Order: sequence, then C-alpha cells, then structure tokens
Amino acid sequence: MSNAFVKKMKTYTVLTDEDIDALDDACRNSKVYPPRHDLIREGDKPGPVFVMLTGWACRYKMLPEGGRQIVAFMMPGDFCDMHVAVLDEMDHSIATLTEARVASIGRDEMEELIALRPSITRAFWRTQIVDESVLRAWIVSMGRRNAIERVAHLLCELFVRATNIGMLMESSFELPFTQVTLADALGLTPVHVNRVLRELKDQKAIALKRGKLSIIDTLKLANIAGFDENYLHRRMRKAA
Amino acid sequence: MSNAFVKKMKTYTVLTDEDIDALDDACRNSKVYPPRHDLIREGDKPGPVFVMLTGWACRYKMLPEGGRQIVAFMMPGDFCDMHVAVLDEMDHSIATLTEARVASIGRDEMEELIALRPSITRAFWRTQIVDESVLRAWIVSMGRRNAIERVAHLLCELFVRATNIGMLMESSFELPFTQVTLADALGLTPVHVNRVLRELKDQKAIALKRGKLSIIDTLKLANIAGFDENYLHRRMRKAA
DNA sequence: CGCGTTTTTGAAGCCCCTCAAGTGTAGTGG
DNA sequence: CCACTACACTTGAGGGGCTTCAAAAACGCG
Repeated sequence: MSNAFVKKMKTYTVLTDEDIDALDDACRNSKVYPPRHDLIREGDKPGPVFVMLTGWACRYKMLPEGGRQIVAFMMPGDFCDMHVAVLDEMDHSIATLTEARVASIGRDEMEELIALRPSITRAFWRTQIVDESVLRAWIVSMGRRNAIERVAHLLCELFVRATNIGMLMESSFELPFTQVTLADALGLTPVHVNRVLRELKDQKAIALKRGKLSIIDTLKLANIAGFDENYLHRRMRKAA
Repeated sequence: MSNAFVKKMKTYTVLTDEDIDALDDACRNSKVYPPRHDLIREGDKPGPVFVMLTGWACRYKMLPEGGRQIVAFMMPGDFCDMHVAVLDEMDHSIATLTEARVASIGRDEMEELIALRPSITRAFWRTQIVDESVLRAWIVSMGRRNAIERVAHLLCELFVRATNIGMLMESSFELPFTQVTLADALGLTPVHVNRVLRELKDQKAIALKRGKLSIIDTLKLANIAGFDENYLHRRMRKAA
C-alpha cells in the first residue's frame, strides 16, 4: 500500500520496485499540519519540496487591498516545483485548507532522485507540464467563462484529478472547501458561488453537502463547463 | 552583437563566451513567419523548441463557441517549455502576432545543451519558473482586478519584460497589438479595452498610437495596476 | 445549549457586455 | 490625386451578470 505520491507518479510513468522504494523513502520525513497553516509564504526563500500525502492545500497570492486569489489546489500526490530553489524568493504562498500530512524532501535528496532515476525524472517533468496546463486552463476559465461554467469546470477538474489518485467512491469524493475558498479560487464572491452551486444542484448535475461532492450527471456537468474531457486525460497515458 | 535569446539568458545567469557561442549556434536554424501564423496547434505532437528572435507571438486556447483566450505573450528571447516533448500533444497553440523571426532548436540539440552546460540549464530553469509566475499573476488579474487595473497590469508586465531585453527607447517600445488581441488576453471585450485605454490616456499614464506604447507616468500606472515592482525584478538578479 | 462559522436569501446598483453605427487609417487601383 | 476597400478604432445606448450590503437561517462543536 503505497502513498498518494507514489500512486500519482505511477499514473505518469512506469516505475520499478526500486523507484517506488526510493519515492517512498523520500517521503519518510512527513508531518501533519492543521487547516489554514502556511507551509511557505510569498517572499520566503524557497526551502524543501513539499509533497501532499493527505488533505488539501492551495497556492495563493494576496492583493494589497486584502483580497486573496487562489491559483491552484493541491491534493494528495501533488508537490511543488522542483526548480523553485533557483529563485531568491517565492512569488506565492502555499497553505493547507484542511488538516494535511505533508512530506518535506530536501533539495539535495531531490536532486539525487533526479540524477539517479530517469523514470522518476520523466514523471516529474510530466507533472510540471500538467500543472502548467492547469494554470492555462484556469486563465481560460477566468477570461471566457461565466460563473456557472467556471464553477462546473473547476468541479470537473477536481473530479478528474480525484479519480486519477483513487479518491473516488461511487462518483463522490471528499471536497471540504468552504464557499469562500471556492470564491477565492474562481474570482467570484462567496454569495454568487452559493447561488451557482444551488443552480447546479437544482439541475441535478451535482450534490454537495457535508464536504462531500457527488457528481450526479457527469455529462451534464462537462457540457455546462465546456470541459475538454481529454485535456487532463491525454496526459495520463503512460510512457514506457 | 548577440541575439535576443542570448541577451535574455544573460539576465538570468552568468554565461561564458563558450555558453554564448553555444546558444548563438543553437539559433542558427531560424525563419521569418508572417503575422497570424500558427507555429504549432493544440493537439499537435510537440516538435522542436521555438525561440523568438524578433517580433511578437502568443500562446492561446480556443473555446468551443469560437472565443479565443490568450494565455501568454512571447517577445524576443522567449521560448517554449523544454519538456513539452514528454507529452503526446500540445494543450495550447502558439501563433505569431506580428512578422517574427523564430528559431527552431531540435529536441536532441536542446538536451545536449542541457547536459553539457550547467549555466544554461540553470537559466532555462529560471525562465520556466518565471513563466509560471507570470501565469499565476495573470490568474490574479483575471480573478481580482477590474478592467482598468487589468489593462494597467498587463502593460506594466510588458514594460518590465521589454526593459529587460533592451527593447526600450525613452520609456517607449513597439507594441503592435490590436485592441482585439489585448481583449483576447485580458478576458474583456474590444469595446471595453478601447474605453479603458482612453481612460489611461486621459489620466496621462500612457500614450499609445501607431503600435508604439509610451509609459508617461510609471508610478501612476503601477499604482492603478497594483503592480508589485518586485514581482519580476526579484527574479532578475543574477546567480553566480 | 450557546457561540462562531458557514450558508442562504433578498434588494439595489454598477461594471462590463451586447448591439449598432460611425470615424479614422492604410493600402490599392483608377 | 481621389475612389474604393478592408480593417481597426471610437462612441453611444441599453441590458444583464455579478457585486455589494445586510440580515437571517443552518451548521458544527465545545
């Protein structure tokens, strides 16, 4: 029973038992953090690479006036860029959203992994490219989709990502975000997020209560979102 | 007199004469493309790495309904990700906006550069991280800034980037975008971009005509934008 | 139960969009 | 030198999607 990190890497490339052991071992140094805990803050000097093992986190930026914009969600298996260390300081913050177990991998150990294990390196590249792809998809959402499409698109994205790491139980998964959190990610107000979620529930596309999201009608949700089913799938094919 | 690519790499790291020659040589295979020419399209298999030598280009995604969202501008010195080749297909398209000279570097040659020249590798990492940082900044703009702030922020970004590669002449540089192009990047309508540009002109923050942008009042523009002067600068410090 | 947080609902208003027409500005050919 | 065309820019009027402000209801937890 390997951890979420290993599970995710396996979806990106073929790993030998030794690779798996190496990844497992790299996560030996993990810790549980409470909700709303900043792992690293904008302006800080980049430290170790963080790997999510359980729980949710997000990358975000604060605005001078006090607003917050979330720029990415992190779920089990996700980790932050390998190369941030070449920068003097972080351009954004990372915080837990729920209680979360997070592993810290030292820079040197990370570089050893990369140097010695080509399959792992390749999987790292893939995750980096996919993460970038998600950033671009968010820009498209913010720029060209209205509120209901935007919410639907985010839920589709999270649904696919949850599926990929085996978080899914009968079209449902734990999504313990407040509506304020969703609003911070979507560039909307919490009030409007509330109304849009109601609309999606009324249309019987989703059900959402007690932090558990159920996708009732996948096709309907994807249609509303204008979600390209392939956009994350395509990148899921394994490379030899 | 080195090309824009070399000039940009120099702002990221210290390069030996040999490094510079290697970069110069890598760009030997270049070609001039007309405006609105797709260099690569969403769905295509990734090919060589493109390097902008002159002119402007953009990354963009099309929506089912026909809308276009530009997700990044590329100016001389910019190039596309080193690692896209690990993907089966592009998640976005790249097109010239003006006539542009673009070099194509083969995958094998790229990997040779990376394998043999640590300084160049490091500079590549930095550009990658900075590009990602810009993506995040765009998300913040789209999510939390109104139209005038958003336009101002984009102009600030382009101003800083133009400065870094020496495109600046007395606070002015060539920015031959149509207002439709700006709208496609900002998630606004061309009509509204027009009104906002007028407002910025009326406030004597900028002047813009015949494809030439002049920043009249840097501070005023940055204030309107809520532009963090450090956000790109910080990454500009050279590493030994 | 009592308290803080989150969700829900309502009413009013503004920012930006939509639609539509008119005004440059280049480039072409007579 | 002026028609003619194509394209980009400009301006106006009206409407709608989302915000803002405010308060009540529901939830979760000691």
